[in-house]
Amino acid sequence: MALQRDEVVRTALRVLNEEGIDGLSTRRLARELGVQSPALYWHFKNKRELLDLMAEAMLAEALPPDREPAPEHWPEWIAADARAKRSALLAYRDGARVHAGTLPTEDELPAVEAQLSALCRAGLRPRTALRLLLTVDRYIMGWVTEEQAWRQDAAQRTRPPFPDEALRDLPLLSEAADVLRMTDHDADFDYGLRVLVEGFRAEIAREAAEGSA
Amino acid sequence: MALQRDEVVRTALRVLNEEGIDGLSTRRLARELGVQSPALYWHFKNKRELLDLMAEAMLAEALPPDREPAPEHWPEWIAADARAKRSALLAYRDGARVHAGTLPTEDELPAVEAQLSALCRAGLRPRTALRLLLTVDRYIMGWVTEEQAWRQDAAQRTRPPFPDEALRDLPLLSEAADVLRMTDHDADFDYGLRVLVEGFRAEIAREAAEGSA
DNA sequence: GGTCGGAACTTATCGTCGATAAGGTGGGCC
DNA sequence: GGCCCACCTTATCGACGATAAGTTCCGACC
Repeated sequence: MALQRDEVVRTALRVLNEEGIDGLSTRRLARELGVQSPALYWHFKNKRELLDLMAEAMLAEALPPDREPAPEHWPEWIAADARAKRSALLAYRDGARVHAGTLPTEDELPAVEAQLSALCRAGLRPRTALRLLLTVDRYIMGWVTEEQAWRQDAAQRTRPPFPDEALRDLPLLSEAADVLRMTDHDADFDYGLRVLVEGFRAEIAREAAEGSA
Repeated sequence: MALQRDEVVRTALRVLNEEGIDGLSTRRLARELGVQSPALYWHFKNKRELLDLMAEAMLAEALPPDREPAPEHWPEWIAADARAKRSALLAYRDGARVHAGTLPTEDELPAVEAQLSALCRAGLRPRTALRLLLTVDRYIMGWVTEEQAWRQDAAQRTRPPFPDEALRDLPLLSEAADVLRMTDHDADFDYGLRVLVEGFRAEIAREAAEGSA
């Protein structure tokens, strides 16, 4: 009844949610699996490899690799994929930090090519299409990283952040206080995402106009 | 001839550049200062506080707090500030990771209010203006985090990433190979940044049209 | 001029971490 | 019956952040 890599990864994700990334040690994980910690090094080269597999598993849940994006609706599925990726990262504590350490691998490339294909059929140039994907991705990572840091902090905070007294003499910040205090992450994320996609839509129109001029 | 907080922070930033964030230990830093490591805890509550001050110092170099942004040219200075912040983070190894852990403090608020003021005089609503600032900020953080991870990896990489063989049967990725391989970080960052700002410009026009309708 | 206090450090030590070395164990297979 | 190998154990390493308790030294004050 030996351990399976798969089981270790699943347990690691559970421990991640319970303890956070700083509490996820090899000893803690081993204890959870009823095993001594060096046993894990039979299954994984090192902790980095375990984290990589965890990141992969996290995203696989939300973004099945065999989607077939429709070219004509690219703004919609770009946004939908972005929301799905954010959700996937949010589903685990410190999900963004786990994912941030990973490097792109070559076996992700076919999925990217499929997305590029759809975008190009919609009229984008390959370079523009890839930049769009990368830009959105970085926005997501930056956003969720900040969001989870904020939540982690909120959990151990006694007083609310940026109380009204701190906003005295700052009328504009007062008016945007809910954005500042990030009371509605979903809406704020969506807003930036929408603006980003709209920006690309405009850029593409400009590009097409230039190309035909 | 006692240590000054300031000197410790400066030395810490130097060590950061030499060793990276994982090599920046209290012992290493203490050795560099000619002191025993517990001495540092006289000057800082813990390592987090040191990192916070390092992050602050990093950004202070590039973004003096007393700028007076011109309302009519908001797209320009938004972009200029973004580039300056990216440069500041890039100026130190793992700069983004150092900054990522920090939380916004109340004494940064007046500078934000000043930016909001300029943006609102340009016609934005306070909420939109703040969302613009936050969105750009997250894009920067996501971008530079990835960029520095990539560079760190590149330093210990023997073969080039995504060689031509890996791109066989992936014609679109081949055409965008330089973007994929991130050979020109500056241009790619600027592109996404410009699109983001253009998106906001469009959003604001839409908002204004709605408001007057 | 003596002494008193506190700033700024030291030494010693704690518990935890990722990781390696070397040895054990048990089941399948010739 | 014996061997091999997957899988695990025990023992141990060096490094980490952090704390406790003791030391030094300078400047203020009577």
